[in-house]
Amino acid sequence: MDSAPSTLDLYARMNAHFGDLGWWPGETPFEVVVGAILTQNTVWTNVEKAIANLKEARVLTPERLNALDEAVLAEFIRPAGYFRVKARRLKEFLSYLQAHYDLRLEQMFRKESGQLREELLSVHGIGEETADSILLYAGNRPVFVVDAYTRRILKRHEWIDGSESYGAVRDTVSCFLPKDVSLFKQYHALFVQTGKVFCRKAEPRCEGCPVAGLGSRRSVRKGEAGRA
DNA sequence: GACCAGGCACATC
DNA sequence: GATGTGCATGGT
Repeated sequence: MDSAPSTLDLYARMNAHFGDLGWWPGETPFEVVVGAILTQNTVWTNVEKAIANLKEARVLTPERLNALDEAVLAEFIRPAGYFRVKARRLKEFLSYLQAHYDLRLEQMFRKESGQLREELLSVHGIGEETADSILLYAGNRPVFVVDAYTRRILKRHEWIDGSESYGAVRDTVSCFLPKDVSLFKQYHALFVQTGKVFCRKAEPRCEGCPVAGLGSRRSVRKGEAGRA
């Protein structure tokens, strides 16, 4: 009998501790997409300032952002850091959205998940995490988002060794989970919240961490790996 | 003042 | 394929 903890046990621990986190903050799917790009390697509070600037200027729509000069856009999003890089990335996404879907996000989300993921990954500035964040939180697709906190927590508690690819980590967590959009949203949010509170890089205080004491999953990973 | 944050692309080996 | 680097603001 296998007594190793499952990814549902892991979810249950964190969920019991934090409750429903209600991710992702964003009033529209487009705002979620913009937030997904702006939050790259950046704390959310800084992203909020940038999004507030865009809202105040009334340019947070695909049409208006697409029409906006890149240098002007960069100034609006300055608080989010890497503002020149991110202005370029937003413009790259908008060029793609215009070329393929006439700037209509709802058209984009009619695409099948796998195909859409490949398309998003072909956009300069959109990597795996950003693509999956867009699919999950803006497109309501049941894909699991792996981020730095996910990796750090799983590594610290020896569920992974840290060298795994993005896809391998994603499958380790999600291959036995029901394909439930709300579950995937909450699971990712729980990883981030747990990471912020208990698994900071410089301050590894795991005391009270809902994941601590659950045990390692590494011994059974090989058995799971074949499936995904 | 150092370190870190809800990445990604690119250069180099 | 693995590793290092640039991009930049704002909180701790």
